[in-house]
Formats: sequence, C-alpha cells, structure tokens
Amino acid sequence: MELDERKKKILQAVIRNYLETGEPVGSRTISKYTDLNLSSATIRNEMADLEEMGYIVQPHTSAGRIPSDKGYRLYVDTMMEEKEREVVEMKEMLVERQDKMETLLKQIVKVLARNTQYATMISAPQSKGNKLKLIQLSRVDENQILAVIVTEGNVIRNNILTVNEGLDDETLLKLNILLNTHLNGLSADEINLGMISALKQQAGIHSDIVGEVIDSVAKGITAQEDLEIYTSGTNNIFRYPELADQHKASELINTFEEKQLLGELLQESRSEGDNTGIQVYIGEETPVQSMRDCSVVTATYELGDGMKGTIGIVGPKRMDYDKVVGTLRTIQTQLDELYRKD
Amino acid sequence: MELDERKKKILQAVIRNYLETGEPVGSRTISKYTDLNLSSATIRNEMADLEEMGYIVQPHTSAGRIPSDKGYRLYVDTMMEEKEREVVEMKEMLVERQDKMETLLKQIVKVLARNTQYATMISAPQSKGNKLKLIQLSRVDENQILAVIVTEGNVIRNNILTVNEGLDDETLLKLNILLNTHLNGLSADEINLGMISALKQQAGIHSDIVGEVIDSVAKGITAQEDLEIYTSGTNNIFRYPELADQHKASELINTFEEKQLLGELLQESRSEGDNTGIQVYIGEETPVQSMRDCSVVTATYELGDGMKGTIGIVGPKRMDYDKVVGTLRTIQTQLDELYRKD
DNA sequence: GTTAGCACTCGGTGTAAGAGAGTGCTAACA
DNA sequence: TGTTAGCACTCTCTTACACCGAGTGCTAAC
Repeated sequence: MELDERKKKILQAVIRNYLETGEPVGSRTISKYTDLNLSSATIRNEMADLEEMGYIVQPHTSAGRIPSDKGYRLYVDTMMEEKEREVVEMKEMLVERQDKMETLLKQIVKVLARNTQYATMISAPQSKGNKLKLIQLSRVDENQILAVIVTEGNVIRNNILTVNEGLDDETLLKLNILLNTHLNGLSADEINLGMISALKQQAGIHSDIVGEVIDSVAKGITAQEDLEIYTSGTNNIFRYPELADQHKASELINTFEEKQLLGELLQESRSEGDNTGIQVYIGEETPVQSMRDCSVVTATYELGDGMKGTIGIVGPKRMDYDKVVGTLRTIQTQLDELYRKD
Repeated sequence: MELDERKKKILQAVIRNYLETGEPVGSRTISKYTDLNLSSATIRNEMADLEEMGYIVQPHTSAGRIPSDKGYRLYVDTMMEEKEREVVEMKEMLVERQDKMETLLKQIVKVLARNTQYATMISAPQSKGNKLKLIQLSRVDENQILAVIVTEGNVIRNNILTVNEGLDDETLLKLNILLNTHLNGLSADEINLGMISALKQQAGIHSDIVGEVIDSVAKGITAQEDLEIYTSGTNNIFRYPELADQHKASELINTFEEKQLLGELLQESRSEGDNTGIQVYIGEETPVQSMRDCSVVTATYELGDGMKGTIGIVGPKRMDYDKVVGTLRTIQTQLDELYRKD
C-alpha cells in the first residue's frame, strides 16, 4: 500500500488533533477538521489503511485512533512545521553573559521548563578540547592544597589535594608558575602523559611531592568528572495524565534525581544528532527505560570554541514537537551569538 | 477528663499500630494487641473519650481511629522510644572525611534517604561564625578576577569579579597578601565595614579598583549566598499512598525542586530546635504549605567550630518517629566525632 | 471512488445490592 | 462502679448490571 498525499494529510490531522486534545481522534472529527471535504466514512477507510500500515493504533475496538511511534516519527521527520518561537524571558536573561557557567545553565533549564511546560535538563559543556585559562594552587592546610582550575567559558573546578608532606610557599609559587606557563591555553586532550612527565622532571628537586601534585592536577583537568547535569520542571510531568500515574511518575522522577542516566542519554544524543544538532527520541527509541512513554528532544549547543553540551526536553509522546524544536533552535542560536563574540 | 495511664497505653497502641499499617485501627485490634486484657467494648469506650479529647479521629463514622496531629504530638513528646539505630553504610562512608563539603553533604542525604525511605534534605553549614582560611585572587581575563574563598571545613566559594580596569600582577599579589594577613582566621561577623575601609586605605594607591575588589570579596564572605541545599529520595513519597496522589506529590516535588522553601524551613528549625537540636513538625505545624500532610524532622548538626547546618527528613505523618529521630541522633554524633578532632 | 446507513463493540458512568468492619448504646454482670 | 456481651446501625468498598455514547467496519447505493 502506498502512503499517498491524502493519507498523509489525514495522518497529519490525526496527529495534530491528538497533540492538542490527548484524546483518541475519530473519523468524524477529521471529516470536519480538514479541508479535504470527505465524509467520515471515507476517512474511516483511509484510517483503516493507516492503521494497517502501522502509523496509527486503536487503544481499543470502539475508540478513535492515536498515533503510533512510527506515526510520530513520520510526523517529526517530514511534516513538522517548526515554529520559530520567541522564548519569553530568555532574551533578557541571557543578554548578559553569566559570570559563572553554573548560573547560566541553571537559568537556561529553568526558563526552558517554564516556557515549554516539560521537564528539562542540560549537561555542562564538556571541557574536552576546551582550553585551560588558569591553574592556581594554594595551601589551605598543613598538608592540603587547593587546586583551582579555570577553563574557557569560566568553568571553575576546585580540587582539594592531600599531600604527604608540607610544601613551602616558595615551591608552591614555582609550581604555579611552572604549571601555568606550560599548560595555559592548552586543551585537555593536548595534555598527555609525556607532557606531564616532562613537567615533573622540570620540577626537579621536590619531585616526589610535586609529582603528586601535578598528577592530581592532570587528573583534575582530564577527568570528565561526574558530568554535571542540571534539571528543572520535573513536576511538569504531572500535567500529562499519561505520565502522571504513580508508577511512571516515580520512575521518571527518580531518573531525574539520579541524573546518571540522563547523563548517558545526553552524551549519546550528542554523538548521534544530525547536522543541526537536534535529535528526537520517540517512545521506545529512548535509551532510558523509564522514558519509554515519553519523547525526548535533545539539542547540542556550543559555546565559543569546541565547548559542547546538550540540552534535553522530556515530555509525553504527544509533545508539541513543533514548539519544542523551534524553542531549542532559538536557544542554540542565542547561545551561539552570545558566545561567538570571543 | 483526665488522660490516665490506661488511656495513654491505648493511645500509644493505636498510634503504633497505625504507624505500621497505615489503616485506621479498631477497638478489636487493640483489645488483642495490648497486654491490658480488656474487651473491645471497654476499649471502645476509652477510644470515644480519646476522640473527645482530640487525640484521635475517625475518618468516617464506621471506621477505626487514626491519630490526630495532637495525638502524634503527645506521642513524640512523651511516648517515643528512640531506637539508637545503626546507620547502614554511614560509617564506612563517613570514616574518611570528605575533602569537599559538597560531596560530604550529598552523601549524607543519599545514605539517609536509603536508610529511612523518606525524602531528605540538608543545608550546607552556614559560614557565619565560620573562620576564613584562605582568600585567593587570580586573574582569569583582562578584566575578570577570580576570587576563591575557603573557610573552615573546606567550604569553597568561587566568585568572578568584573573590574573596570586591568590590575597588574604585582598589585594582585599585594592584594592577596594584604587580604590574607588581615582577614585569615576571622569569621564573617568579625569582618565589618570599619575593617573593610581600613583595608581599602591601606591598599592605598590603586584604591579605586582595589576598593572594588575588596568590596566584592567582603560581599562574597558575608553573603549568605543562596543557601545551598541538597536533597535526595524525593521519589520516596510515592511509597506512602497518603502523599502519592497527583496533586500532593506534584506540590511536594516542586517544593523539593525549588529548594527555596526548604531553605526557610531548615533555617527556621535551627533557631527553634530544643537543646538536642532535634525538632519535629507534625502536619499543620510545618511552615511549608505543601507539607501539611507530612511530618518533618530536622536536626541541627555541627562541624567543628560553630559551623552549623540542618538536616531534614520529610515523610508521611505516620512516619516512624522512633527510627527517624534515632537515626538523626546517630548522624549528629558521628559528624560531631568526625570533626571534633580538629 | 465516495457516501449513507446500520449493526456491533467497548469503555465509562450510574445505580443497586451485599459484604465487612467498626461503632455506639443498652443491659447484664462482677 | 467498672467491665463486658450483644445488637442495631452506619458507612465504605466491591461487584454486578444496565445503559449511554462514541466510534468502527461493512454493505449497498450513488
């Protein structure tokens, strides 16, 4: 059977209608809604075909039809009309670059959640390929050293290193200079073991302790660390009855609290996304178990130079894809503009 | 009417039973449960009295009784038998002091949530009265300066200050020395305006920019900042049917996500707590609207020297008070021991 | 190919009946 | 006077059943 133009139109009408109402949609509704001027009987025939082809399903015998995952997929791939959305508040909020990455990210998810009414998440930009701006070692205690590492985009990371012996001020100062002269401007993947051992040698005399410190710092720079993720609007899932039942809600909320799975999801979507950096997972396509009744839309964003992170929006399968994709696109653009000036 | 010994025993039995089952408890159950050897009819009479006195209520005419807020209150105040609880995992986890406060706090709430099966929260220890260990200014950009402030207990705070003119390295170094010599070892409330302006004077020549920087640092030290709060186990609320309905769950989860109200709650409980630092809010007693069907138990903890924070546990009103209070007590003790060594 | 008509299916709602748990009250008992 | 047995009563919860409405699939006519 072929999916001709008329069938497409009907499918689109079914989906649009279902997105709005959340109720199974029947032939009569379509007959009145569209400009096809067909009777409900004709629509019924066509819908039977669409069902046979797997684009729509009947929850039970005498109900209307709802889109299947395959139907949504077709819609997202070929029928969606992205609405370039004005993101309320977004502009004012982002006009001024936040000093701290953390604040910026928290704001983004919050605003996004308010705008879309879905649950949102964002992963901090990965520092891989991200340049080191500053390393600062300071003594906080007899044998504890604070290492502050600042990378491009003012991502600040603090590490406390415990050393066996004390280090005197002078050594520490030398170390600071040494590390900064050699490492600043480099990105994490440019800092390899060879370079580290060269540094250790150069540190010379106190090589033991110094080596220890350098190791820790190196680890601090390289470490993916536990991939920071910020979320917002988790309780929006209660807006959608199909997600709000106890079991599903609990699982979802747990996923959002644990954050680990979210990390993997965002991570994966980044490598998979198409050239626009936007990726849509519908129902079972989602790699995260607890989201099998949801759809997830992710967007990769880029701040300046190679600093990439991912934004994710989680909602019911009948989410407003047009709006969500449009909104994400807007944010991508705004972030890009904001940070390109560098 | 007087609350004699027998009535107390019956009340206690009612509460104990209700805590376990979550079902209204009837006279027959009590008659069999207790060692009072009274018939159900007698119990019925007593229960009618208890209801009249307001300690128990009947959800509807032909149901058993459940404790009222007043009943719980009496129970908590006079009948509870704290169980000194071994906190599973706690010991291993805390044996080694965490380098970073953040990690420690996250671990505590997580372990606590797993142990109690309730929702948990913790506020970071307030730096008020908490001594400054280190201030470190570093330049990250032409006109951006990173101020790292470390206080007792290794609470690290990063601030990025934007200055109008650049500062040369030498000035920055001087500033570092100046700030550290004068401020280290002081607590936030010892650092007042007079001291700041004295410092500014001393900074002399570059007074404008330097003043600006000092101001920012001072603000950084003093600022309550947005009171950091960590939570865990929010989805535990789904374990308790009386909290799991859509509306309540949504509200609760929202409260836990927003965190602001939690902050106020923890803050308040700190000042109110009795001498043991443990405070129980039952139902309507809670200052947070969304928790009016919950009970909240808070405990103030102290790390070393004046660094106080608060732990909170949120569950249904029929929470296992004995266990929760016992657990919190244990944690108080352990944290105290751990940090007293200083 | 399209449409009108019709029998059929099935979920949702409303009502009624019955079971079960628990109470309050009365009267008898120690 | 306090305690207990007995009983009628109340109220929730479950089950069964009927009914309504929405929607379908099919057939026959256009």
